[in-house]
Amino acid sequence: MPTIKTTPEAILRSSWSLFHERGYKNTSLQQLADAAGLGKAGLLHHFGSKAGLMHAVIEYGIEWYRTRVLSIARGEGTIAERLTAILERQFQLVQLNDGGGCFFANMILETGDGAFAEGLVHFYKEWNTTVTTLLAEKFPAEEAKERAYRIFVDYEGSVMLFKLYKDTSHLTRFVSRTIAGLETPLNF
Amino acid sequence: MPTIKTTPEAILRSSWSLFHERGYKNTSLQQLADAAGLGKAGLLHHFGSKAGLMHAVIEYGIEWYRTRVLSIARGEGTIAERLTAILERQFQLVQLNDGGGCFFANMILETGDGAFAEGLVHFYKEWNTTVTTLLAEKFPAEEAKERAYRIFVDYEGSVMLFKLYKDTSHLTRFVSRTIAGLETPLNF
Amino acid sequence: MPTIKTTPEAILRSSWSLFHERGYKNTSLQQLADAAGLGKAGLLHHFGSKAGLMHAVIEYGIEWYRTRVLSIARGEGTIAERLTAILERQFQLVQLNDGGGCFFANMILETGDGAFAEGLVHFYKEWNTTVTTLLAEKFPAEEAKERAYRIFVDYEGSVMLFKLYKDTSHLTRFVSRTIAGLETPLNF
Amino acid sequence: MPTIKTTPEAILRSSWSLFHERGYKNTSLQQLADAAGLGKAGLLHHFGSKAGLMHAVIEYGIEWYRTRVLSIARGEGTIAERLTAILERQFQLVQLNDGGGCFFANMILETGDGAFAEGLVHFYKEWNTTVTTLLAEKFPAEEAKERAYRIFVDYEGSVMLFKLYKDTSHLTRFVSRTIAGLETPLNF
DNA sequence: TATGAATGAGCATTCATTCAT
DNA sequence: TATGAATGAATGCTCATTCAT
Repeated sequence: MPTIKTTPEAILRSSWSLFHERGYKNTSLQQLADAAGLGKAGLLHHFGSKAGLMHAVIEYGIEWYRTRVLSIARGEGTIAERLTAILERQFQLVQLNDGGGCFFANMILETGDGAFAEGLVHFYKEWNTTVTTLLAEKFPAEEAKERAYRIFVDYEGSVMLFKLYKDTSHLTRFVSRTIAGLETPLNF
Repeated sequence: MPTIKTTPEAILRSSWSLFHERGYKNTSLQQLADAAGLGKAGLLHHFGSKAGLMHAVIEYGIEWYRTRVLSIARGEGTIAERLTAILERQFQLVQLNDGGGCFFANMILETGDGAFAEGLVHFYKEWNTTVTTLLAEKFPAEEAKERAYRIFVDYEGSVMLFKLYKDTSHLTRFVSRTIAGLETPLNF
Repeated sequence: MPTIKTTPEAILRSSWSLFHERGYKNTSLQQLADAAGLGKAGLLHHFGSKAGLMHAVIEYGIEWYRTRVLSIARGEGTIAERLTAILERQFQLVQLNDGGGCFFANMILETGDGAFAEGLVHFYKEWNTTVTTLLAEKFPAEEAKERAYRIFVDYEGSVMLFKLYKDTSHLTRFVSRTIAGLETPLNF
Repeated sequence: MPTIKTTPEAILRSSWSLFHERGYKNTSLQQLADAAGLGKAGLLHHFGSKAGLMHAVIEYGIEWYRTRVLSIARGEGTIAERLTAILERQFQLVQLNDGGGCFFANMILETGDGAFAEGLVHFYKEWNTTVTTLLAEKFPAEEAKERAYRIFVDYEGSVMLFKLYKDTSHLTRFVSRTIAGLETPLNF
């Protein structure tokens, strides 16, 4: 077994951070390599190409969300408590990296050519399924699905304004109206 | 009177289109110049730098919105009619340039360093003021402001999903629930 | 009219020399640019790519042969005199650039993928046509064609041995037997 | 006794093939290693360096020629029969590897710096000695030597044209005139 | 107003090679 | 004997920008 100086996970973590903060195109392999603590060639040895690294980072990010954020949905507490916990956990990510906003939303809007579309869709589907399941404890299936959809849309729009103004009130207002909305009938 | 080959406005129009479709960083001066029908040096002669061109494009975009989209608010018809007209006019832009989404949202999320934040804030403020004024015909001032805010957030989130899936149903569903929402009490 | 520091012809001349001496793959843009007296980006500004430069160099080499070597065929003197003059003029090129051999033969054998095959075929055809025409002054058309073909084959084989041994006797022996061969019947 | 996955000879065979097809500079250690079925480091473990591998390949190629091609000279049949057999055996090699031509000629013309000159000279000397000996059965020593020399030169020139045009008629015409030439007096 | 030449920094990627295991 | 990790230099090429004309 050869010497491993830098674990792949550490590379993914630092790369995620950089992509989040600076965007895909605007982050160079040099910066990625410096942050990971090895040379450019070493990075490519592990991931083949910058795009390959990005794919791995997206998968890593999805896994991170799954185990650290979305898992809350299957925990204890009322629906409102669990939903609040999920959203606030997400806000920690959103505020990281110089207020970088939502990593996945950034990537969706930047990489319009669709090179990473599959991975990004995967993220959305997992998020949506989890929250829909959570809301289905209280609402009929169809309504739960629509509510989860609207929360997601509201969330991404709010994060965009947070990123523009660097003002967290856009995030807290979002949580307030989301939780309050649970007690309001939905017209659809 | 010498021949005018390329008017500044034509340059701004083609540049807007390119920035919209490909993003700021991912669009090169070469591409911008080709699209505008003059040399790179000619472009820079007019706008000083790529960033200078971008600033001008943002101003041009705001002006475009003002005269072509937001002006509808001060036209004739019911509130619902005028709001629908505004949103559908925006969708034309959103679907342009290979389904490029919202130019302003793209720029907000891509150019995280804030170099163009001022112009982008300017766009949001103008949009928000106009729609707030429109809704104030029917709702109290504070409620009108909150409703305009929520529509904007919902709009940007929906556009993001449209861009991810290249599916216009995300846009039509947004209009439906926005118009329907005008008849529903707002809890805030 | 902008300032021209380096004429395209000067670039082609220095590049030809380098490709001749070191081969296509083994010559870097850096070396080419240094030899031409401008930066890598300046080189590419003129020729688009390394392959584009190579194409231009091949055309330049063909033109050089046409005006400086093959033109002798339409000059004065006996057939033997003109043929000798042509071959000896070629030897000057062959011995240039550290005994680099025949530029065209080198490129044919190195760039086997056929990227430059068209230009190289062009060279051979022009050479062949010229020498065939020269020999047709003395021999029937078909025989002239066959003799030109054999001279070319013999020439390239001889140059290869010259390059291997760095010994010009391979070239002088080739001229001797070629000229002597003009007085010998051809069996074919 | 441990399992032998890759014999050195198998490595040399696959490497020969690659160098033949793609040239020395244009073949990477990665490709060599992939073709040989082991890692880059494994290859270097056996041969020290890429150049070391090349030296071994040249020796292997010479040995191959000796036992598989030139040995025919000491077999049975008329001189013309044996010479034809040798040349046609060579053509099989020439047409291998995507019509790669003569491996040794390619290397002579590509590696102009002379790093492998010794090995390549070795090949030529062995070929020349063998064919000279064969022809000495019919011609005086000096004439046999000259005839062998001319056949070699003619051969390499013909292979070059074959490689340029991917047309085997250049090879068959060469054999025809070589065999016919055995019955024609030589002027030298 | 607009050009084409030129630049220097930076890009992602490939290279042969080293080394601990 | 053979591996995978890692490296540093070099590759062809693109970038925004400058400048004389």
